[in-house]
Amino acid sequence: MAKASSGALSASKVYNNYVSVDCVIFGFDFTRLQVLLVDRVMTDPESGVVRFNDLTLTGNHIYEDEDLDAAAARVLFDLTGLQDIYLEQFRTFGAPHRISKENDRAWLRANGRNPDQRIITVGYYSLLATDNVTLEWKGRNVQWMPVDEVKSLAFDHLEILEEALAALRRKLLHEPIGFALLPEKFTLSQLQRIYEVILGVSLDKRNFRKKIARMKYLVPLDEKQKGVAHKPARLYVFDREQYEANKKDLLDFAI
Amino acid sequence: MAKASSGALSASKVYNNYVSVDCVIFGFDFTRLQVLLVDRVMTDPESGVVRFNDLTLTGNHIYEDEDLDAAAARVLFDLTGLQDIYLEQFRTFGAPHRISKENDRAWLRANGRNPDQRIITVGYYSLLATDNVTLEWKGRNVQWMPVDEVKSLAFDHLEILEEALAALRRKLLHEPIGFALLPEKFTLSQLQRIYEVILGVSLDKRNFRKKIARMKYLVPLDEKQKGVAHKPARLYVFDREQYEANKKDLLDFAI
DNA sequence: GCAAAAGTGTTGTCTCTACACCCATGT
DNA sequence: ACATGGGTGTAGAGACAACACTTTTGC
Repeated sequence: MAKASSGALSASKVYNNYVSVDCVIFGFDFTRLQVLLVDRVMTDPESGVVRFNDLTLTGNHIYEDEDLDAAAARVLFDLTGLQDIYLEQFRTFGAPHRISKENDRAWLRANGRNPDQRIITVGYYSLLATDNVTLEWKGRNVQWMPVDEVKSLAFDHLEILEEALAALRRKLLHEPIGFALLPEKFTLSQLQRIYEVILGVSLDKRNFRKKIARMKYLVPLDEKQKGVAHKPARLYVFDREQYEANKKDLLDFAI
Repeated sequence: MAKASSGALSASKVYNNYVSVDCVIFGFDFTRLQVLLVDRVMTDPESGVVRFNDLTLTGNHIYEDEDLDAAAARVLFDLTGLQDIYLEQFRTFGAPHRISKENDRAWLRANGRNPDQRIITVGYYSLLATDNVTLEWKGRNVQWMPVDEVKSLAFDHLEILEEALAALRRKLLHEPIGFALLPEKFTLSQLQRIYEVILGVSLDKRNFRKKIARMKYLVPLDEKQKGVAHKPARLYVFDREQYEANKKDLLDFAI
């Protein structure tokens, strides 16, 4: 009994060496779409000279006794201390030679991993209000970077980021998920900017607001912004129950 | 050199024991949505008595030197002899105890696999014109079954089927993929039935045709059905180039 | 000639687009 | 007072929903 129990416990802390999750964490600073990246600095163990210094997504191997979604949530929790964050599995990456660049191989060796071991990684993206994050992860520095300024990343993480962004766009077109990037109470201009920035379009303010007015799950509050150097905007909340109840039999299908 | 080469060759035939792909193959008989299932019959090795007889999806482990998409395409090719089939990765399943039912464990043992080995499976769905398939796979009998008659499957394949169906519905709502279930030349009624059957709705014939008329990538031919006991319908083809060229900056987003 | 599915138009309602000015606040 | 973003209405065009009858073929 005790043995089985301790066995289970230890199994839950054994990494599965063949499968990992990677989390593309998006944030929004009311101006641009940001992604959370982690510094990867490799110093020569003898001379202490920096061999390279680049950026990665956040990710980790799964535990043997852990579900995929749970592994992604764990990575997020380690990073932010937050739970119940919006998280979406969007694609799994398993090219046989995903990891082939010499820097990546050296990094794995330095971290006690076999660079020839093939790893399949399950990609998740996550939406976060950017002010929620303490910027540290496993002793490595963490930073927000505007998505459109990311030109290269370690491993195949640039490809993963691009796929995540495509998945986010598809999702945003058809489901109300932009709220996850905003504080609980938000203004309509903030919401509009989310659509404009992520979809890369510009929208008419009046038409946007007419559309909002039709969505009963976007509830105006008797409350306004404070401390802004212009007419303060009304605040709104997203009413998930309303949404779930009234989300119509969406049949505006596009042949 | 020779050694490396032979090493690479043999690597390409070594299974990765930790990751598999499962293919949910949909077909359409002009009436209902069908899914391709494989008989799983287990007989007692000594007495020859049938211990159970149920159904699975098609799937296989990936080869060590094979991409995920390639593995799914290979499963499809083994089954149908066809290449370039519509194939879409929709989700990866990795619950720690995906495989726990005694029948499933016995089946794995009988096939030389360790039922305690955790396997992550990458789910694909595929669309096929049903008349294209020779019904045999690895010596096991293969059959089409209407999706709404599938009540149970081996392993967690029922869950995988349900997720695939949900993904197919989402996709069909927003992108023109129904054609993959039809012969190259099809009638508008056939196309309409695809939407009705998969989305579970009923559509107005006239309104549907008006919508078609707006889609320039649905090209009417000067050709009609033959051998039908009613007014023969005009045939249409899907023009992918037209579609790719004119697919508008789809901005009918739904907040 | 009959059964079976093909094919076709109109109307009212709703949604989309384009467009310009005044308002409330902080500095 | 001025700079900044908040907030509002209208009109024309296109899409959507509801609805019934005639046509062409095989048998």
